[in-house]
Amino acid sequence: MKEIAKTYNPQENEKSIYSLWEKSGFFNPDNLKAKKPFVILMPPPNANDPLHIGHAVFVTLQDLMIRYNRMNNKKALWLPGADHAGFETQVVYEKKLEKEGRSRFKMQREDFYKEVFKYTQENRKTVKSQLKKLGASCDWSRDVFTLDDKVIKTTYQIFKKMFDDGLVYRGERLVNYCTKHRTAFSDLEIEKEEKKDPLYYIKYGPIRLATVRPETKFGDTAIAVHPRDKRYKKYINKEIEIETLSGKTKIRVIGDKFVDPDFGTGAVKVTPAHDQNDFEIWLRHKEEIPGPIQVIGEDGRLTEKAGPYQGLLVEEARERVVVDMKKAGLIEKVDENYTHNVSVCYKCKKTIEPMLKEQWFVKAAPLAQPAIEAVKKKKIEIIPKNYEKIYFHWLKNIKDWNISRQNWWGISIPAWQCKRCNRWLVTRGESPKKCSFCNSKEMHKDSDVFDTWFSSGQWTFASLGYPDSKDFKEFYPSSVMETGYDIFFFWVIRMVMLGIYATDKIPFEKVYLHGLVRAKDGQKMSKSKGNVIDPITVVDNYGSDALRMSLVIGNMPGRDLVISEEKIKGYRNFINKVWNIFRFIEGNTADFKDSSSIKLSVSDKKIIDDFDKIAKKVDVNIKKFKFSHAAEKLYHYVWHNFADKVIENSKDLLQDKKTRRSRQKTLLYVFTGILKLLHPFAPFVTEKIYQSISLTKKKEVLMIENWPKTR
RNA sequence: GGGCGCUUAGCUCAGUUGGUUCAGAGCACCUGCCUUACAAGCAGGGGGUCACUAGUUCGAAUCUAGUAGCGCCCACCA
Repeated sequence: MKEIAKTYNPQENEKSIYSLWEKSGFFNPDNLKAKKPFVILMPPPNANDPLHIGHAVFVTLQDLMIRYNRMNNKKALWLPGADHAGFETQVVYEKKLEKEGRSRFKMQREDFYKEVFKYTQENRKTVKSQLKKLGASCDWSRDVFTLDDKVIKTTYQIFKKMFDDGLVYRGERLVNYCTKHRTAFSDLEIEKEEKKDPLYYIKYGPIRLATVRPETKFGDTAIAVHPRDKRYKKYINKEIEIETLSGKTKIRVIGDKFVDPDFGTGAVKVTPAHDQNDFEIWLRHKEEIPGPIQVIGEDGRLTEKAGPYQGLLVEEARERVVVDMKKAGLIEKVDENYTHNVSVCYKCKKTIEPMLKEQWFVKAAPLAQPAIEAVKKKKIEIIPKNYEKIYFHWLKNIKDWNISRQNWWGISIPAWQCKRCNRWLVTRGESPKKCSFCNSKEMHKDSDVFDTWFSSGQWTFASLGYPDSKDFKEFYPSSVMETGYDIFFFWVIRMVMLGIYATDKIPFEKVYLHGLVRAKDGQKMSKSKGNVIDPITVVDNYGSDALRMSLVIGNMPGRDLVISEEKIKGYRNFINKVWNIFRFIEGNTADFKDSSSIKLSVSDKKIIDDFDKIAKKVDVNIKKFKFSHAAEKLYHYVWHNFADKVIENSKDLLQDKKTRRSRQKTLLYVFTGILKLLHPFAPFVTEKIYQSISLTKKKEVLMIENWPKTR
């Protein structure tokens, strides 16, 4: 008999096992005998950074579902991908440029694009090798990048369809604009931050009003009060004379129910170009008051409309304006303790400037309705269930979605504006020869790119080669969409909306949401806190199986997961335990030849019965998406029942001729069953044992063995 | 301002339809063991008013209402 190492060494084995799997060809569903598909589309990791522990969570959960279904005779496809991650990657790359003393603004757009493209391709390689280290049994022959031709083609096709259907429109709106990143955002990409800012009570002629943004006064087009406010009733719909820093002027007072008479003085200045509410007030009073006056530019500095303050940054301008107004006696009092919520850029935390811009918008409500129906009619099940409420709430209150981004890295928007008649043409990517309205040949291409989530929202079908490919026909819709709850709105809901719109089919049957991985103390992991656990380091130190076990046990859907080195060590020990069970069994069954003549003893029948019960429990729990339970049950059974009890009392029974053969048969039956049950959770060690163990009947790899029959 | 979730052993968490496998698991801890599968181990052990209050019930960790603390998401009040 070959010498078997006393402790299992993952470092020595994992790489060769992975290549054994790859060579077997069974990652590719076309090589499986099964007919019924089981499909998971991997949430494509960003191709701008190595994987973090959160990625290891999805690998663990998705791989376990894939392996389980593959062993249950399903045509299992796990489609891997990588995300160009538009704005995210651009930010990462610009930081890199900054370190090198370079800047995007000193580059040609094409050159920048090429560099970033190269950068993402290099990162893809890293990510791919990391996914392999984690044991991901995905079909690399189908690897998709979110900038692959087929994805872009689909995106254009759907954008055009939406445009033709009136679900995409060009509109001038106040958008969330970050003056650092020089781009607009959707409502989801901004965060709220509580800030303490002075609230200034300023004099506008006979009226006092409160504002935190006196610097926008140059954009004021009216004063608004509540229509029934007795204090101001006499001024409504009249112009009042006010004194400003540049002399006397007149401004109109309007009544609008938006104004809360109990806040401040009950009067607000209306600055439609720089405040969402004010913009909406203007829309309601278009006939009576002037339109938006832009006093803040895209560079975050005041425009010529601000007269002497032109060129100042917003914060500087505010200070100066306040000083000057105080001098002129226009500020009556200041409330220094005023706190309010301010929108900030989710990336740089700079205050978001509402900015008037013409952008492409998706009309969301018509897309939301079928998405709501899909869950209501239980065509999609969301796990955990309470996310269904959140889902409905979000979709019922959905607002139109700005999909234009002023970035360079991304899918450019296939839209052209006629220079003569100003109308917009949308194509499937090709440049139009002439304006279809006025025949002019002078066209101007939109320089913006899509919000990455617009194309990502089409991932369910775009990644499979919509609409004609064999894969799309065979593998759409997918079975389970497994991803983190943090991108539930960004991604999952949009996939439902766009999936139904494009294909008339619901893009997936189940949604499984996992939580964030947190450090031992419950803290969010972050580089600055120095408490990150790098999954690859863990694999190098303890093995992939140990990492996977610790990411599945205690991991409840929708709930954050706490992980620590001690926990990982604990499961490393378990993996070693399994290895040593193998050593024991191999050492005691080498002479065994199976035969139907072996009669099982009563106690052996009981052991097999116990095992079958556990197999059933594990199976049921996996089917119910209770992966943690399944793994825990198995862990407990393997260690504290099979190892501690069965193997212990086998030591005597194997000595006795009368009981030896029955026990040998039992041990082998149960242990091969354990290997199968454990394989989706700890694929490496189980495969290694399967390859090493002396069994008469074996398949090529454990990965395609039949799952134990459950009764 | 709305919505959601959590509170069970030192730590991380399970506890499906309320009932003697419901008071549990893993880790940590204590005691004794190098018994040739494994010291990354074995045998045994301590430890919890199930946040609080009231209610429903023959019976509540589990259902209802409320209180407190923590966390998350959404939101246009200057």
